[in-house]
Amino acid sequence: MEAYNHRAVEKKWQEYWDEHKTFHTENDFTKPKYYALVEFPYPSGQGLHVGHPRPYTALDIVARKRRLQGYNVLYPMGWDAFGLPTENYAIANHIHPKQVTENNVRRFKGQLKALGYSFDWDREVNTTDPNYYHWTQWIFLKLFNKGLAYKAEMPINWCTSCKVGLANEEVVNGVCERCGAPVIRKAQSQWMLKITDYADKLLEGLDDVDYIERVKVSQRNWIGKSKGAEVDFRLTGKEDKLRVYTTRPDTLFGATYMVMSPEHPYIEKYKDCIENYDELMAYREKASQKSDFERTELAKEKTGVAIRGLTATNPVNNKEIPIWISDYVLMSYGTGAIMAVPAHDERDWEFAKKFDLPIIEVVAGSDVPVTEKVYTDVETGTLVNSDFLNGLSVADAKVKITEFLTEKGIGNAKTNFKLRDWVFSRQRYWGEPIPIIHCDKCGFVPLKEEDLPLVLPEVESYMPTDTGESPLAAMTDWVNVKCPCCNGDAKRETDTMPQWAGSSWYFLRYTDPDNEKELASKEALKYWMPVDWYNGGMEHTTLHLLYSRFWHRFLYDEGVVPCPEPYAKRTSHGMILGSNGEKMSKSRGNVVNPDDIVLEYGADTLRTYEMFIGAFDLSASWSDEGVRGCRRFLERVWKLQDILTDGDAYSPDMNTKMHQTIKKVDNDYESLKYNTAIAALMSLLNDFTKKGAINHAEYKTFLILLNPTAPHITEELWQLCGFGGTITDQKWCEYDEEATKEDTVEIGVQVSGKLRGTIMIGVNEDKDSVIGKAKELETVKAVLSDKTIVKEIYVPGRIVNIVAK
RNA sequence: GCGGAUAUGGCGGAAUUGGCAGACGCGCUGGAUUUAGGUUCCAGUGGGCAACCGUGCAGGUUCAAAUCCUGUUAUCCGCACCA
Repeated sequence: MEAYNHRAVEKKWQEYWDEHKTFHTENDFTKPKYYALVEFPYPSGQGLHVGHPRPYTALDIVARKRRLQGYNVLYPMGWDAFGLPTENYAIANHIHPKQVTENNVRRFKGQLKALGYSFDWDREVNTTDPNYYHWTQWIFLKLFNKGLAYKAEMPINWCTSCKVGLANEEVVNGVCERCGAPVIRKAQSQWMLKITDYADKLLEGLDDVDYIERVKVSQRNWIGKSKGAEVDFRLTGKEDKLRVYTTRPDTLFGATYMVMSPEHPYIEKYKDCIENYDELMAYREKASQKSDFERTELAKEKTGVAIRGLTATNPVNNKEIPIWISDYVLMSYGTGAIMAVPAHDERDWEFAKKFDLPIIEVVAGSDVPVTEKVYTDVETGTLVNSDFLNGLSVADAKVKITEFLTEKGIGNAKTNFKLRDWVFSRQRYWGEPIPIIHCDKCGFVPLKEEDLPLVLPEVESYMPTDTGESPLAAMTDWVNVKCPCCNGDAKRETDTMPQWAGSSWYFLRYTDPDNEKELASKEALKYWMPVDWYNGGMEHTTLHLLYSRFWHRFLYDEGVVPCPEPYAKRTSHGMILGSNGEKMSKSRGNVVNPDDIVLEYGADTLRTYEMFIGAFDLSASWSDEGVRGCRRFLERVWKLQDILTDGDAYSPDMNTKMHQTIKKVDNDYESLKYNTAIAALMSLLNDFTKKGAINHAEYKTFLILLNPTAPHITEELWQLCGFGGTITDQKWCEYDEEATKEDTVEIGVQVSGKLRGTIMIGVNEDKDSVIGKAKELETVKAVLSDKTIVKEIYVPGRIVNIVAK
């Protein structure tokens, strides 16, 4: 027997699979389909990270298993290649981003091939390919034509270092997610997508999909649906009403003041009657200059200014109350103004305490006076000081007051969402051009479908500008065009789309990647969609995952795709940390390069190790010793050849264990428990080694079970042993439920809950016989000698417990 | 502050969901092979001399708890003035 040479074996089979197109997926719509998907990577300059193989291997296992089970499997890969790092690298090294992308993709692809993934490389997609972003632009036009894409002048998160507007999701603790520089607010005209129109649909859609619970919870929280009411307060002596949103309309009688956001338009409108207008302006100025970070920092200490000369009247009791401004009220949520009920809202209470405003109890139930401690409980309280609501529970009061408001025309029930519209433009070069033309006469004019794709022009300088304009703006030849409507002078939109655009629909393109007439054919979409299993990072839960659900749901409403939800099942993997338990980074010096591991130990070892490292959804620390352990396992699998004997059926002494292992591995591969699947195979291997023999039938089964995890070595062994054909042509192993059951089992014997020994019993042995055996144990006799038996418990096949006093 | 998760030997982690805690791997100890180191193979390995004690900590339910309940601590990850 030759030694296990992973380099030769892996090279041989990778070439074989390539040549024979083993994993090519046909659009054969007669077979049952399975669509397994992993998030396509951003091809960064650093190359593949050891974190990448974890999810890729997990779903490669699923894909390979499904093929053995007879499914037509789609397991594709591509490149999410637009984005800032590439552009920055291009600027720094004077190479065109397109070239940078090509280089990086080549490297990534080589690395992925070296890991032996069963991707169908004929379906590779690249978001920067005009044939691809043709359809990204096409979807944008659809959104635009439905009024879901609009341009708005609004304060955006502006990264002072990247010089680019960021989505809320890209701002982390007030600094840029990418570069860590402070983020300030800056007014800029931006393309926005109305994801808020889909808030309810995105929320409801979660009920029908199989996502891991924490993903659902995060998305629900992010969408942030809340139910309440809008109420109009009269501005004393004015025509206008000041409208507020509240989730506690039941506490309306307890409103003792109001607070408007510093940006509220009424401040301008009633400038003339406001006595301290300058003071308000000064406060607003100060608030707007705060970065998000400072705003968060200072969150604990409430600030604000009372408006002099403008008051409001509570519509239910006609009490006149003051109006304040404070930055704890956000213009972007609700109506930009609130009624403050300090007795029953924590923030209002704090504010009232600080500025010495009255606190009136309207919900009784606290054992401490509301002037001492805020009372926010909604379960047990009873309404007081509230006229016709007195005596009601909070829930009943909410209903009654809402009816009252509606009847009197001073308010209505209202649902709000935390979800904000999606800032969709970037002042950058390396992104999809937005296919819109600005015409002074006609406004925003969309390109015609037949003029797509709008190709990103070659540009000399892609340096970002301080003015906030895209580098494309300097390309006058490209920018100046004739209006498609009136043929007058017009200009192209020079902002580009964010990186999230291309990844919001890429899974559709895989079903029909070369289609030039549609984003994918109806037939292909109908057959392949939805994705059966999608695995990706938790960090994308409120970004990519939500955005792509939004686009998909929109395309469903437009009749483009056949199902409302794109992903039937979503799982998430944990991070791979450095051996010191910290996140891998150059500065920490704990980075492991997958190329080195593949070279030294082989792809099969790396794959096996990453699956064995621990629970799939938890983060795990790298361990070189652990890698060696997995390599040893594969070496021992290799050596089983030495003890191979004839035999087309499992040998009697191994039969039960074989069926048990098939069942275990089968179930574990399905439920993200790759670590215990491998442990089961290791345990089986130990049995064969101990026994000193494995027959053909047993080895075949062993190799098929291991194949999805370690595809190269199992192919090679299959061939070396002359089992016929290749292992990828075989059928997945079946197990017989009956055969997994033991005839005799060893069970524990407890006396009063303490383990005293074990006995061998037949699975069908009756209670008396089992208890009898248990009592014969010397250790049991010894403990029972001076006690009387109170109770005898036998759980069939599990345990005996003799309770004695 | 709110939400979510996690806590088990020297280490990574198992435990059929209430039924012999520590599967499997790493590491370690001893032995065999080897000129030696490495590799490989065999045996052992939660703590304690023992009775016993052991799943972050304190209670509780149960014949029986890592698992269920109550309280509590620590760590990690989201979100963060959303009215």
